[in-house]
Amino acid sequence: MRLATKATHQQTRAFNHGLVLRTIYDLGPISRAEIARVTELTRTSVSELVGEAIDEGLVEEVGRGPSSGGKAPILVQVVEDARVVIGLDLGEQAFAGALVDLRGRVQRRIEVPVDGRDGKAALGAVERLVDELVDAAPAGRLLGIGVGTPGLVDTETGEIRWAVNLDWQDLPLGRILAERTGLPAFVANDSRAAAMGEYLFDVNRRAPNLVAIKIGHGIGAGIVLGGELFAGDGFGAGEIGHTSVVDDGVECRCGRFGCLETVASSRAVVEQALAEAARHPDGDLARRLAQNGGELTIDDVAEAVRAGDEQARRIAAAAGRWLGRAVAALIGTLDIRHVVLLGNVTHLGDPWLDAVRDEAARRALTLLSRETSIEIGGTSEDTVLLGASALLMSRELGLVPAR
Amino acid sequence: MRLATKATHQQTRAFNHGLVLRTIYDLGPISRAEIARVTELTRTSVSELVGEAIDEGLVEEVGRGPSSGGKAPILVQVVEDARVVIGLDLGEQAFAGALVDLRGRVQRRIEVPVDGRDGKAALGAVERLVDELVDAAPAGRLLGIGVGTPGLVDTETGEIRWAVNLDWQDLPLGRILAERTGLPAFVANDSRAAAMGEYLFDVNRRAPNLVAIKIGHGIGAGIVLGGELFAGDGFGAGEIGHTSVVDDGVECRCGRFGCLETVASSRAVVEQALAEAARHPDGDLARRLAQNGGELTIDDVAEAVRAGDEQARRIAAAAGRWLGRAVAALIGTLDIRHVVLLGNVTHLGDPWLDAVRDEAARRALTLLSRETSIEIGGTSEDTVLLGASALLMSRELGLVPAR
DNA sequence: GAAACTTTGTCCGTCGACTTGACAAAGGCG
DNA sequence: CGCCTTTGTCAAGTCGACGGACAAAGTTTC
Repeated sequence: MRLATKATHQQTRAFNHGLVLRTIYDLGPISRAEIARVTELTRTSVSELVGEAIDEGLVEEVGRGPSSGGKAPILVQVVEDARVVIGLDLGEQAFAGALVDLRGRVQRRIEVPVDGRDGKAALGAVERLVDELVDAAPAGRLLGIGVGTPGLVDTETGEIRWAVNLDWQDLPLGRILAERTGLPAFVANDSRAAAMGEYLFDVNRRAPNLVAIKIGHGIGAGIVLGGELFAGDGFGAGEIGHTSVVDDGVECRCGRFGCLETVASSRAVVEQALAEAARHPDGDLARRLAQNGGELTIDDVAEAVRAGDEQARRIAAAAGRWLGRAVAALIGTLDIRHVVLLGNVTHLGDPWLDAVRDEAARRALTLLSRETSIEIGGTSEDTVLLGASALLMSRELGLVPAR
Repeated sequence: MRLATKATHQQTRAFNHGLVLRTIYDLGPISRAEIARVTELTRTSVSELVGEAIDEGLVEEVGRGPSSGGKAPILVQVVEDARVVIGLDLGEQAFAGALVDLRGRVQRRIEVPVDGRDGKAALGAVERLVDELVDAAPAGRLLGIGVGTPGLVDTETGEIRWAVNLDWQDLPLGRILAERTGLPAFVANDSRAAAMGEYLFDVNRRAPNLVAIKIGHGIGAGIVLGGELFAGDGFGAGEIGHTSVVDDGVECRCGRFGCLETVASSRAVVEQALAEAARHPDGDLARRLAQNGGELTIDDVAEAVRAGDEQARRIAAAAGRWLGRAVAALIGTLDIRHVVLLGNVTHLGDPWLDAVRDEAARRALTLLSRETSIEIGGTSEDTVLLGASALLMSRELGLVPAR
């Protein structure tokens, strides 16, 4: 429980409420007595808190468990569709929105292409998306709206400071959506939202600290510390895409030279592949280029890698090594043992992942990198959308970080 | 307030106690009514908490302040010598220990050279140092022992995992000192301790997040997030000295190649200076080398820089630029607006600092680095020792992070 | 200079929330 | 079948923040 100022009884209560909820969420079906043991609260307090959660409809009793020499426990469980959340992913190519239940399962999904819309037009598309999902949601069970968007976002006010592609600047999206729907809204940077999704919905990976790096068009990391998203002083924590890594690098869209994005993003990989195709007109990449009518996507390159094309493999490995450098810096700085990789560049598969791991291990202090796991995370298209939902759920239900 | 498990009334109380104490510490002399306004606690609660602090001898009434149209307020203030802390700095060349009061003022200081001692002998020296300081401390006012040491430290158990120079491995120093003296003891890595010292004792710089980088023999950063030291999953957060930055670098004492330490530490600077002296036997550096009987220290180089020697200046700037790279990575990763530089390499002065700033600005996303301040911090020899004291005080008195 | 108004600090009663202890219900075990 | 355990609940106790009232000690106004 992080407090701005004073501590009160209400906060204590809210914290314990969240703690019990989280315990049921993680360990359920579970008995009240067991919750008391795990949380170290008394059985009395747990009973009261569980009762409250049942009244709210969040939890239900589901029969009795086996006895262990005494009265058989009454098991309680989270009602998975007790609430739904609207999760939005304002991607660079398309806006996706969905109704998500408490387990992070997508109930209904809508996607609209961006088609170059920006400014007011883009905002209008978001509003229509939200309206449609609000209408589709079961009455009275809608908990709120979580939004993941590229760019710099003030998560406290829900204001988008700066989103290049959509040409949004100082747009109070959180307030706009909250006023339109009467629901709480939470806006976060897409990489950070995805990180929180990995943290909340992946039951196996419940370490208190986690870094999720999303490598797609851009590169950004979400840093979860002690179960909470770390924002930094200016909501820019994790913006690693624009630290320069190449000494005499090419110009980046940010205006500077040699940024990580210029060598490790999907755009960079595709450009490398195009150059390679031009150099070897009879190669696999050139063949795919011709097939696709002069266009190549990251997934074309990924397929070439899987098909065993040596050039594609080299390109993937090179991109992976650049990323590995950044991962090494992260590990060295924060000593976080769990690194999750997200975004479409992960489709490049093992040659790429191995390069990331190898380079990270070689560049970070052995003692640290030895115990660090670097894995590819949720590969679904919904990572950001789910993460945004996770953030809203975590905030509205007061789900408390485990351990 | 970060909680492992449940929240209780006692924690609420402890938190508010610390909050009041911290408010008096920062804003004192201050009236109870003013504390109530700042903390948003009621006057009643504040009165009780202040009364408690007075009973503990931590706070005293110091006359009345000016009236603002009503009864003149009774001002209270922290009794600066109400408690003393033993702060230890187990440096690579010498062990320093001191009694430190609540304002971070050194009351009595002892220093013993290490003289190559390690293992048990070094531990013995530490114990003698502590014994002497315990005897010198005013009876009943000793709050505990804070230790800053190089190496990897488990701050939770007070166990030193690995300290190369002293040849300590898995040494439970915290427990040893606690049992020997009956006092609470807290052990932390030296850079991290120094960071906490900068945070706690520098009244002007009270942002919630701060990074302090200590550049001496080794290079390490302490990361303060939300007023608390961030340790990472394996107590290695901030170990940036051994991330490799040079592609075809020289071998580092850690066994790998091109680490930051090989180009930006005091050792690296001195080596560069020696090479320069050999190259230009009639230069300023060579002259100083001869004067000192074949030895050069970082301070000799610093003096050469101040004297305007162009070669020394170039060496300083080069070292600064390498560090600037690391700072850029830090800012990009964490978006922390306050960076403090500590350690004897800071003696190189403006040419070095300018290089750090310039390189950091050029390599980090403009939007972030623009508002970041990079300053040289407490230049006294006691930074680590004071920081270790700060950590213990912060923990034992429950001093709560401001804002 | 007295009355009216402010501000401060404390006292007392209230209330919210966790804890303790007791107890009935419900099961296993000898 | 009786004894022991475990579970869940109830009533009483306690801790600690809150709110209102009030005296003390100022300032401002007339």
